[in-house]
Amino acid sequence: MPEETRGRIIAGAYQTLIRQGYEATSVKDIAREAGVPPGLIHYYFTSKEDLLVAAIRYGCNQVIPMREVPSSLTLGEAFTLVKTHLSTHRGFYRLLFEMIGVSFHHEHIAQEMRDFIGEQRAAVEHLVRDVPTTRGSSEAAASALPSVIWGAVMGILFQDLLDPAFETEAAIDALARMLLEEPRR
Amino acid sequence: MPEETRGRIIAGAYQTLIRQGYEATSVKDIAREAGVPPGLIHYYFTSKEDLLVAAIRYGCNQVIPMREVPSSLTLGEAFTLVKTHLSTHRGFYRLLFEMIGVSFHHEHIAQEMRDFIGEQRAAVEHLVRDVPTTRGSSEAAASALPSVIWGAVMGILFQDLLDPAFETEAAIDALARMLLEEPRR
Amino acid sequence: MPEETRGRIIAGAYQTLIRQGYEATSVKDIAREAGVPPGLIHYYFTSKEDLLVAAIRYGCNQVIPMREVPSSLTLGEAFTLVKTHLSTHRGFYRLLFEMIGVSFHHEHIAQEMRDFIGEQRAAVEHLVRDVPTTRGSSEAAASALPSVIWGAVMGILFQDLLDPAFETEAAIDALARMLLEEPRR
Amino acid sequence: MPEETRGRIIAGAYQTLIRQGYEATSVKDIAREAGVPPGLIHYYFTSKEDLLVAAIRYGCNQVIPMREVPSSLTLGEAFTLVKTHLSTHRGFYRLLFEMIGVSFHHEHIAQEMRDFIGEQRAAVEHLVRDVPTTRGSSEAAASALPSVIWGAVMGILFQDLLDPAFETEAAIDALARMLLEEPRR
DNA sequence: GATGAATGAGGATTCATTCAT
DNA sequence: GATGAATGAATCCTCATTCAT
Repeated sequence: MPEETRGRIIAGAYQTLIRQGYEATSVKDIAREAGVPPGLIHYYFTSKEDLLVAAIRYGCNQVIPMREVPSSLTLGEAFTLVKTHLSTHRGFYRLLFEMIGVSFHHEHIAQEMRDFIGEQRAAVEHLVRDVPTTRGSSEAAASALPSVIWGAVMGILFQDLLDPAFETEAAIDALARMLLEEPRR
Repeated sequence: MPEETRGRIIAGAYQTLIRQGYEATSVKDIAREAGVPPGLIHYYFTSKEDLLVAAIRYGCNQVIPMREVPSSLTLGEAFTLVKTHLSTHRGFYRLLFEMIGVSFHHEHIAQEMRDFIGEQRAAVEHLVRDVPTTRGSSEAAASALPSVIWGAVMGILFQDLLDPAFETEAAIDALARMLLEEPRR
Repeated sequence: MPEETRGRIIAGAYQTLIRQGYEATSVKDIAREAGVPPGLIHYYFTSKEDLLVAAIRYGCNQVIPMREVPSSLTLGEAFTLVKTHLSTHRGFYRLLFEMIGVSFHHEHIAQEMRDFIGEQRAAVEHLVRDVPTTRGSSEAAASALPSVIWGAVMGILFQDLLDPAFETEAAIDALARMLLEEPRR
Repeated sequence: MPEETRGRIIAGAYQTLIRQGYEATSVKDIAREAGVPPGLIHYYFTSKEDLLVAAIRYGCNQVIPMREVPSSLTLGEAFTLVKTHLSTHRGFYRLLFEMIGVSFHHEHIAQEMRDFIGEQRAAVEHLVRDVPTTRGSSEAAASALPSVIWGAVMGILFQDLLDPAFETEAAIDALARMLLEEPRR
């Protein structure tokens, strides 16, 4: 039961963050959302930051990005999957972007973000493992590709979140095409 | 002199944001940095947000740079330029990322960001105007390319800012190569 | 104990209002008077106005008095009672006058005032129920009488509060006589 | 011209008070309304209170209460006049009530109020000079009557201002009737 | 006289955190 | 473990007043 309470608090924190954003989320808001008295928060967590770290991890784990992605996928199928994924987890990614700024000043949160990004990159690596690695290039380049792809997706997502008129689909398709074009010979 | 004071305040706000980050920047901090009494801030700006918008614009205008990019540049030269640009304006882009999250909850700041991104994309468009647009693709795809490229650069930069060990150069090179590879025939 | 603290704050607010007046009463002053830390005020009350409303109600309830007025009283005795009442609760009525102006701009306070006036009028109605209702007049006139009497008392009190030289007793006696004069036949 | 500027400031202060109420009126608001730079206010007036006193006097003089009332008026006609007067100058009286509370803590304003009330009482005295002074009573009582009447009117007006549903006409009529009823024999 | 920038004290309110029960 | 009251520092903002030009 104690562990269950802890979980309720974390989930409450995550929900509140999603709903109100980082800036507007107070410890009391979280307590209300979780249905626990405010004092209890600091019984389970030494500080607000401490709780936030847990909440972010919780959110990341729910997104289990593409970990469970089927093994054999064409690049085209993969990108379709990405599009679905992004629109399914819009709230999460919105929060993720908020936490970027925060992470610059909160090392523990930064660490959580790095872990998440690492996982995401690994998933991407898995998805693009068959893309001719790429164009006879070095090892370094090979390891760089997932970073570029994941980064590009984030960059596109960011424009999407900021500007409702942004042509997200078209951008992702363009990105896909950049990879699909196989260099000949 | 009044206009000069106003400028000092804006510059002070920008410096404080760069140094301490959004969350930790108070109106009093800005006043101290600008060397003016705290009350004067609200003489020139109706609210903290109002000032912050001005500060961001100020920062963006200092960076405009790509605007004045030489007209004839190979893609390779262009990406070299990008690398220099990013490392020169690291502080600015760090702040830019912080403001992404903030902009989700402050429409005026969001608008400023959109404008800046628009300019950046235009600059990218200019730089890549000679890239075979791309591979016999549609108009939409053509207009999507700058978004993808700019987004990718941001995505790479973000990883760079979050993780000191990130191989930024390699990532940008990989991105460049994705574009340079000309599809044959 | 929590309820007792809340009570201490309300009483403190009332005392401070009585002593310093509306304009000069700050939340911090109230906290000091109540012997609680300033932050606690907003734990119990959502806003200063909220607290002030409670304080006014508290003051009004202390004055209710006429409610418990003996049932059989000549008009003369009744007015003697009024005089005592007014001089006993001088501070309260002084504050009441201050709050008139405030109530024009604070609906919640206005509501409190209306309730109080309603009670006062009812008490007056009770006291004058035997005055020949009056001079064979309509129903409307009957219901108007308490308003006039209460209003007159307030008007007299106001002059008393503003001008130490004002002949309050004489004025109240004059008012009483206006009512006592029985129309003959 | 200097004197004219002074006048503009006073009129501006009065208008602002009427429009926004005492609490919400700042020196800057007044300056804007008067169309003068904020600094000028303290050139003509040593303090805000000083200006407010002048503004109130200005307002009172505009109401020149019943000074210029025709000499021969029945009581009934007089009260009709009162009703018109009150509804014509509603804004002024509203402000007057606001200033009651203020005057408790600002002697200069209190003085202004006393003067105004004195004039009003004199006017009332003039109007009721023919009412059998009243019922064979003493000198003191005679001088008290105007205070009672004026007070009653104020008390009625106050209820009117506070409660839109208040039956003002009926109340004033009731007051009039109390005076009209002549004691017989 | 006139101008508007400058000053800084003081306002209400929020909030992470602590503590006694 | 659980509770919610208590704490007080910090926040943005307002404002009467002053001052240099």
